[in-house]
Amino acid sequence: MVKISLPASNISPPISILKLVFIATGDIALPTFRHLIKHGPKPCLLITQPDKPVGRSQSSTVPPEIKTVAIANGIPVWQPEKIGKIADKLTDIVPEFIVVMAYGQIIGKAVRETAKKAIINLHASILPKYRGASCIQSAIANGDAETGITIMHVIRELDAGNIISAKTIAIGDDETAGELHDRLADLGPAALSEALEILSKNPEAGTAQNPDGVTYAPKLLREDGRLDFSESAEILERTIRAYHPWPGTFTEVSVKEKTKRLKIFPPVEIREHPLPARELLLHEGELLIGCGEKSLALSEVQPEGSKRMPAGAFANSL
RNA sequence: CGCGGGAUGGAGAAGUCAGGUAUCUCGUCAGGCUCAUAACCUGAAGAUCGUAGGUUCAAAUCCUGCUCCCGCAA
Repeated sequence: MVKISLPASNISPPISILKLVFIATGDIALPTFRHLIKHGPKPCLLITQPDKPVGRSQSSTVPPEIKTVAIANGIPVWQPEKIGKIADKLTDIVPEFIVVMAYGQIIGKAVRETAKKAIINLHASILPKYRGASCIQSAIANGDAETGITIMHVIRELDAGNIISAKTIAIGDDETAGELHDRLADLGPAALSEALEILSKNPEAGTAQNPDGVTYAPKLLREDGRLDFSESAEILERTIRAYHPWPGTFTEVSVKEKTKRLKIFPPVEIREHPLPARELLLHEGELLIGCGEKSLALSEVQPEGSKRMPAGAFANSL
């Protein structure tokens, strides 16, 4: 239990002792959750998704890491199948603020109304761009120069509430979604502190989203990782970065007259060497895959049935 | 018993269906060549062919059990 002193300008009660409920599942919420535990207001409850079966055999289940953190810090954890079912229990707690981040379920009206002051959501895009689950992937895949964390009120429509605060960062030229995910996660604490500061003065504070700028980033499926080689090398390169580490990207290549699925890992680099789509070629020590006008130099691949390996090793058997 | 691929020198593969002492590409080491090279040439080291058993004169190869790895699906 760590107490900190905040600037004297705050109206009472101090932010640090607000009753706050945290709702999150994804790892992107970890830095923010840890920050609250350390600097307050310490969450009095964590709601997260049930432990999910994992692995090929589906025999063992693994809890979300955030659950482990909560337990280690003496914070109670609820894991309802459907969050709507625990709305009445939540009412008993009388949370002042509810903070949602990468939870994975729609927050229904009954739950939203249990928040005395506000229920807010941290979203990993600059809203109104990329409402939805694959916001990080979309920002990279579309070649955006920057993205960020937006904090808005939770309303009926997904990611559509009034915006309280936002932080932006530049996207690196060779950054993968995994790397960007971690940097965005680290943006959470500052963004949330700012939002809580604003809301403690006026729980209604917020600016409406510009309806003209709304775009959606729907949840990705594994099959979405299939690369479309009718696209340009530039788009393919971005997609390979954007979909790493999930859902990953793959294509089918012809090896010794057999068609094999080949996963492609970043980084890949664009080469001017023209090569028919999906054709493989060893050129100046690099394994190229054709994109028509240009080609991509591969660094790491995983053929179906084999382990992940350097592109050079894969090329040895071609 | 959800479907499928696989285990062969340090790496990646061929060979398995039609049994007969191990092949290719890369790497390593030694030497050579070149102004030079992730170039080329010569030579060498390195494998009880995942594991246990069976069939056979003979098994990487055929039969059976086991372990492990991976793709798909969830």
